[in-house]
Amino acid sequence: MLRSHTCGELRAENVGQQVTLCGWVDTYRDHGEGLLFIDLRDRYGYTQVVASPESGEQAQQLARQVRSEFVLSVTGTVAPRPEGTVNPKLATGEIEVRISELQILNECDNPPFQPGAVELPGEDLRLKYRFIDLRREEMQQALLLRSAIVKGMRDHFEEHQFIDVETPVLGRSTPEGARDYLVPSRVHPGKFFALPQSPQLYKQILMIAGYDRYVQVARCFRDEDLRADRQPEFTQLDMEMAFVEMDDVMGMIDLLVARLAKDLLGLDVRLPLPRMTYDEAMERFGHDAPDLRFGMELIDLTDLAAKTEFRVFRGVADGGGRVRGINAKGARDNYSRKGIDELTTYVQQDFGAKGLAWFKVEDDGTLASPIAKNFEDELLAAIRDRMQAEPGDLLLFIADDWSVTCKALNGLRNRLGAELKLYDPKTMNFSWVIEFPMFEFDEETGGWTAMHHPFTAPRKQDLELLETDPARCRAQAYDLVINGSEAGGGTIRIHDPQTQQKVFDILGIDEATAAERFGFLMDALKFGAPPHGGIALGIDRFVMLFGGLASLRDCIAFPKTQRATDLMTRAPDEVESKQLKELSIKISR
RNA sequence: GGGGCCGUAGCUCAAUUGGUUAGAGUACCGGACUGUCGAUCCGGUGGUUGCGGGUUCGAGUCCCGUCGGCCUCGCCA
Repeated sequence: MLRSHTCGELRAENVGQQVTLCGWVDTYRDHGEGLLFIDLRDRYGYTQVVASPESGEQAQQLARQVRSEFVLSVTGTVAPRPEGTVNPKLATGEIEVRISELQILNECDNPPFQPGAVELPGEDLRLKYRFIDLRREEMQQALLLRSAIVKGMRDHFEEHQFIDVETPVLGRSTPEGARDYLVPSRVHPGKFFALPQSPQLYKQILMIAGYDRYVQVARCFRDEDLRADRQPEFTQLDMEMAFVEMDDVMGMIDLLVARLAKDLLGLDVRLPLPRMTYDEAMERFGHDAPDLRFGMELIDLTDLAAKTEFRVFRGVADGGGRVRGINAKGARDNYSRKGIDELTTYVQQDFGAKGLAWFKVEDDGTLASPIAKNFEDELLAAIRDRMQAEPGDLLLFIADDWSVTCKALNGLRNRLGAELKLYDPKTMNFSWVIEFPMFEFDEETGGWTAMHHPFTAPRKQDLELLETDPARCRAQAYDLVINGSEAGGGTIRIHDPQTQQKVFDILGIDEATAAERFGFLMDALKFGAPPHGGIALGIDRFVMLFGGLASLRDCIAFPKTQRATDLMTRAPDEVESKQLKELSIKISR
């Protein structure tokens, strides 16, 4: 070892010891011929090392050459800091190391930015020079948290007799779901592997093979556009259990969530985690992953709207749409006319709403708005009543088809929740959303698509609905929601070929197509498939939510930009024509 | 594919209504300094205002295009 201690380790009780530290120069303060201070940094902390005339001519000479981010080895004696110079900001602030020998292990070009800088540089620079960015304390904390979360997950599942099994990265492309990342096969010209969107089918096969508790930290790939919380390459804690029902899987995750919350955040989480049906979530919050850290629930006014002469409301109500709103308590004076205009533009541009109707509740209780004159007094009173409006409130309404009212009001609710600081950003809220619909109607094709995936089991009491009314058929599916983010999702799977075929029928996948694409699964289901189900948790999102981070990029050591490139390695890039030739690939553009 | 924000010194930012020599802090280079810890003080280097075109007597500023970063809708079972 080139060092005896780390830079975060030394305390008053080490005074007098001779030590050797290695690390990077965080800052240095040169007092000329006399004193020179260096804050030496490694991932454990900072230690002030001091060069003085007692350090000897050679060490002093070298110390004077030191610059930001040089890599040093410092040998010296641990000394108490003189009276009045203790630095309470440092864990090691009571001591310093008096240099007797100093080695410059490596120099550093003038860095594009400094890890300790007060102002964070642009994200493009951080990504290009990720090796410097990762030296920053915040990044180290995030990666440490990530490591702790993964360890907690692994420990939990190991304690419950789960077996870690690796599944292939090179697999078969399936046209359902997200766009696949494809890998050309050299051996089979014109044929392609696909990188897994998740190990879904493999883990079902493992259940059928009798490995009744499987777990894996699995890398997944989806070639879709990025968001702050979506990377093309991400990591799931993937698990599957045999001989279980929904409650068993959710119970297993409940325990894990409580464990992680306790160990990493010191939070006591009450179990079981609260559950809400999909229908309730959509009705009360307009979203299947509602942020339950604050109220401001959606309130339906469609029945009242049907009675008004106001054409916008009346037309929507008569046309089968919905009029719903939210009451931003006490927010009347937070939004000027211009502020409301911005909200209007927001719901129009982002969610396709036709407009935003609003009322300000005046001090005398009257509802003030440009559209107020279109409403009869009794109706205004009814609205006020329904919205539980009080002086100072701001009422916002969307009149549109059901889907738009959901999206727009969910958007408004989340935006106002943040802008009005309706919750403490440190609070954590865990819950389940259950009973998702089995199918969604696809306007484009005029057929049904699987809401989760085609292997999801319907609720037992809904089996008949498969044939009579697929729209009302609910799935044995469950999403884990943390602070309004989908942090994981799972289902009980279909384990008999008959039900599986019925679902394929509804999805318009005929027997031949099913055999072609998932023949191996259809076969496996015929060879003794146990009832089984599981879940996948988004590890990156867990880190983001537990760490209170704004972007998934801050939870991943080497993330992609919004345009799915790596600024450090400059991937993706063109390849040599020889490589393409071997793969029988021609680029057409 | 659509909407929005941004791009000026190595970095973070400023620059009046379009106006003459594009500034500051920091980093870097040189010097001073024996208790600093965002050290301080003195001096200095550093600019294709992302790139290309246009309007104008004159463009960092206005217009068009393009590249890049971010947010977002669509998309992501």
